[in-house]
Amino acid sequence: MELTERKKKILRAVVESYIRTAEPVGSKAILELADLNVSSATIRNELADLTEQGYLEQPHTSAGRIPSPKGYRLYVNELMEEQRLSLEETRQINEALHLKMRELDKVIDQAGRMVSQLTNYPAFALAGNARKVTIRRFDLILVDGNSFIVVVMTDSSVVRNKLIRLPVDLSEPQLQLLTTLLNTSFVGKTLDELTPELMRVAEHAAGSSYGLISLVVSFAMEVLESLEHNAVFTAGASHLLDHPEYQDVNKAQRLMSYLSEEQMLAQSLPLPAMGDDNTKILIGPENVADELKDTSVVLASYDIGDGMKGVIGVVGPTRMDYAKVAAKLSYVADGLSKLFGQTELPPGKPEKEE
Amino acid sequence: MELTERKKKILRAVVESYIRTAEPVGSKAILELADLNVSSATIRNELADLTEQGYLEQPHTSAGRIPSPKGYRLYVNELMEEQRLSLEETRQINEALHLKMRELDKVIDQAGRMVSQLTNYPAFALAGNARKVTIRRFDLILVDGNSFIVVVMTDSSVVRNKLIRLPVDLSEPQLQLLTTLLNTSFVGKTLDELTPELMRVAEHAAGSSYGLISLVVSFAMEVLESLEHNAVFTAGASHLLDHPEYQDVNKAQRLMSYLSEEQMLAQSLPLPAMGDDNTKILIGPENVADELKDTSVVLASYDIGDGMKGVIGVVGPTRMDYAKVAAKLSYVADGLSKLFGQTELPPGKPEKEE
DNA sequence: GTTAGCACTCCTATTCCCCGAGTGCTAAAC
DNA sequence: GTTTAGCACTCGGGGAATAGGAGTGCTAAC
Repeated sequence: MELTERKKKILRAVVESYIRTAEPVGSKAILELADLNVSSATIRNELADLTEQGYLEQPHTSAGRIPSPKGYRLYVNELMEEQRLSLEETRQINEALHLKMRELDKVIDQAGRMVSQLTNYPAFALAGNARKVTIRRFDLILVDGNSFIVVVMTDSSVVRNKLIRLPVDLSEPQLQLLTTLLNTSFVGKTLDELTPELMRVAEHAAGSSYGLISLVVSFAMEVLESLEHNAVFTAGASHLLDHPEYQDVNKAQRLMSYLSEEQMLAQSLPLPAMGDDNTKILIGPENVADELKDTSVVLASYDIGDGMKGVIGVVGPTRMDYAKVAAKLSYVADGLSKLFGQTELPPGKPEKEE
Repeated sequence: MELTERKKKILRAVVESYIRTAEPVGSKAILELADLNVSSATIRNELADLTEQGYLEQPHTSAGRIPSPKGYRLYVNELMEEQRLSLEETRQINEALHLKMRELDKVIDQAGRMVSQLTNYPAFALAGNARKVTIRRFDLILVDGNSFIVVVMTDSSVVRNKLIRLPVDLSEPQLQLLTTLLNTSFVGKTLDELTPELMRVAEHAAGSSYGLISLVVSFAMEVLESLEHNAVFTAGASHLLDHPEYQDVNKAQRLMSYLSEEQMLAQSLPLPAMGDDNTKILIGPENVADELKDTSVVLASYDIGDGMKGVIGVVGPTRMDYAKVAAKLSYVADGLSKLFGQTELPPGKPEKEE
């Protein structure tokens, strides 16, 4: 059953006032906020209706109304106006996205911090693989007599390296051989397939070279593992305490320690469901995790490329400025997608000068 | 002026009781804790003396005593007993140190988290370079027509890589040439020396290859920069709220947001002064940073090797269980030093089986 | 120097009470 | 039928008042 125009206007006034002040909103306050040409008594009747229908709640009999999750939901779906960012804000975000270090983890971490600072809520950022990743190639670089560098590249174009030092000497031809062997046997394999393949190889391989192989392969496994294990970062947890709903230390404590269990957090987010739109708002009980039941989460997804997706989000009380937060997140997420999409600058012109 | 044995015993009883209970300690309580064969009246006299001398404080006239920073200092220096870790605790730490991923950053981050969990205080961990780092070598690996991997190794044995994609095609010989050029011109240079050298090279180099060179060199610069810029991690900020001294949300807020500014934090720590012993305790006003003036910090340093040192530490109220915390930190720091010191397992024996 | 005794201080917790915001209802007005 | 004015009522918040109790510091005796 659709709400009347007037009821919507009232609901909207309640939500927006409550978002600003964190105080229950009374009929008189609405009188001033929404320009309906009716008296407070009429508004009281309407409020009673809205409460009846579950859009509003009353902390106690003689207080004003506050929005229920259902009320917020309606607000978010229909009443909320798209928020435009100020020039200053976009400038700030763009500048921050212009990071020096382009390492995936660092960028994502930074983006989370930025969002937290921008919104005054705790934020988190994560990147994950939509599919099983395999090894694309191995390279070994001899450094000196007893150390070499392993470079492993996955089919998702992630490159990782490790310096390996050994108590024995190595020669270039040895490494060449090893490289060939690794590239013929282990390329294209997923994490699960590496161990069995290592077994198989062990049978033919000479004793000493097996040791080397297993060192390298176990590094490759670490890499794949770390990729399956999504990277999660949280930032700005202390912002929780900015908001009056977390003046209660215990409440704050519970949520904060939940946030710090980053792996938990990541799992409770409905990442696959991001689908259609690139931002998603979860209000209070809509969250899966118990710890978030009276908390809202705003998410925006971005593309990393090569089958990887990421999500960046913000956690806060249900009384959250959804419009502003969603706008900021979405802008940042877009920025990230672009950042990851671009190739290196073309080999530039030499700057002649004298 | 030395304190009498009895005064020390009393001071110790006050500190230890206050550490446990967070409640001011009265003369009667001391009667039961320290086995001095005197009455509470005598203890009261002694307490008055100790207060006079600045070792104890009185929140208000009719309350018990609490230790002053000076009191804690004496306790830490002379009265505190070395704490031995339980077997269970060492087991737990050892297990946690046995991490899969040996990447420097990850290990340090994990160590911080572990310490925080172990002590119930917020923890931080950082790693830094004692000296200027230079580039040791470059390697370029061709991946396909228009992308290659740069591998940069520093003289501190840090290896970093990056995948570079170009909108133009590349050939193996081209890369070979480039590698030689990079290795002759840029090896052994510090961060500051790279830009001038790049200028110099620009003059001889052909136009298109200059673009490539500058891409690679600017990555090298990123690497050196990230190494000068010490890595800092904090963990477990929410543990602050466990302790009654941070029931006041504002106080907690202030400290937490300070902790989250990791770079600030790192700078305010007197890292060079770690010198002699490998653990250091800073009590309240002994801290340089204003934000830490009524907070204590316990630090332990560890060796990363190749001129790098690290510090791991814990932040908490002055009422901190210094003995326990110091013992744990020191154990973890030792563990880290060992971890970084070791070379790879020797090329193992093949496991024959069928 | 030590101890018992005791008056005194001052914090903490509890209770009580008042105030005011805001409601819901009724009856009149539109 | 809807809107409005009027009014009694409810209930939480906050401040003042009060009681309780822990702990001190002093004095005088041992």
